[in-house]
Amino acid sequence: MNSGERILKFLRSYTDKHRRPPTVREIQRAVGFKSPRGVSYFLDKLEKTRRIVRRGRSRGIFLAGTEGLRREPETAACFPFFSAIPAGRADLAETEPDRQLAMEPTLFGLRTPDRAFVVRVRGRSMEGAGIRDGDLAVLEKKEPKAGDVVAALVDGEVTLKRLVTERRGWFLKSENPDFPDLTPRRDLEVQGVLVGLVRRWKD
Amino acid sequence: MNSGERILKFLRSYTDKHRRPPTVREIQRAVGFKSPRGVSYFLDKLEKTRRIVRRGRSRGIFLAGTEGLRREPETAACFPFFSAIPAGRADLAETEPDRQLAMEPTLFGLRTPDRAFVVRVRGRSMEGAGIRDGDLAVLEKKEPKAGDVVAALVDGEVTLKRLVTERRGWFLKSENPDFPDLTPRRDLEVQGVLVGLVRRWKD
DNA sequence: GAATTCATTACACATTTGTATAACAAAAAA
DNA sequence: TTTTTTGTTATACAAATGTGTAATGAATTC
Repeated sequence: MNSGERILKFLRSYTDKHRRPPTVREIQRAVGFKSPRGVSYFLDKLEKTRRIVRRGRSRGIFLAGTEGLRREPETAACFPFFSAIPAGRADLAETEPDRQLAMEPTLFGLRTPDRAFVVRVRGRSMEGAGIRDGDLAVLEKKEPKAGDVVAALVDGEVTLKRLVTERRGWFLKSENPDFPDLTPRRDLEVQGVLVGLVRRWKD
Repeated sequence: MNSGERILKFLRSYTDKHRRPPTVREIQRAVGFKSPRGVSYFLDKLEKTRRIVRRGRSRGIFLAGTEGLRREPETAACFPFFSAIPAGRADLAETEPDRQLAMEPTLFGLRTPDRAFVVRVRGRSMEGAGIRDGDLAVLEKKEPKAGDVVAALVDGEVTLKRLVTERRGWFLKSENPDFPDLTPRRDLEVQGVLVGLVRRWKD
């Protein structure tokens, strides 16, 4: 293995382990050069061949493109995923999720996934809002506002609808003319407010 | 928000974005100190209260404990994210991504994110297919089939369109009557095939 | 009100860090 | 063989970097 390859390999392992790039002299020691210039020499070549990217002064050596920083960031977190919202169970926190999904909370404007959960959308009643059958809906447990899309438990059934305010109170609006709106007879229990959507594409 | 909190917040966002900790002076500029000493002053406090860990000399400031080293589920992986596909650059692997996004490849039917990348959708030309302005499109570099939604480089411009076959060859179809279809004059370079969509919900 | 702590700044300085120059041997090309 | 390229080292140095000292005003405590 030549020096360039060894440098790349060390770059990979060091960055992975320490969560920041090494310095030229750390590379020097690891690869066995007696002068930092040897490292710079190869870094120049690796940069020309686009194997690495350099920015900033200190610790600015990154693996290029998709190979680079393919490391796990600290930002990912687990979201509980329910294939179906269990009807009649008001508190999802007490329900065992079917699995966990790892995603960055920031993707949906969340700092933590603490109050969030994911369910699969069933049916086409929200197609007008860009929500399709089979989508994964990311919901946050919080106080809903008028206009929010919410997962609600209405008279024993769970649905994803837009929460609309009216003279007489709330009702749940479909965003598809083929589906009726819902006016809760008695209770309206909001399970969560829609904050994101994940869709696997398959035509 | 006090200075200590602001420093932690910047630490979080900078490390997240640049994949390495910032320097004291970078923190200084971001938080608005006029001297680097102000930062050091708070770093000392944050270290004493175990909010951060310091090691090495340059760029050695890490968020401490569970926050910094929050473990990933084994299933998460990093996708390179490009805020815009650089036109004229056929190989995205050679381009430095703007940041990395952590998600499970399996969400999109992928085993690894090796050939995948993420870009933000611009414009409404694919609204008919349920793809909205601002969505994150997950694309995989692979041979496109007829009917696939692809990110393509047509005559120097990058667009997301449906690839359709015709007697005379390929063309790119918009899924919005307000937008024209594209018939590539010369070259048609497919950057990737749509495999998923991530949307942050904000009405 | 006085004393003390806290938050901040200006300045300084030893190290660290990246890279340049020059030199040299080995390998490859001519 | 001579020339050129490649890989490496010793030395040097400017810029970056972390932190120390002293000073200052504001807030807090006594």
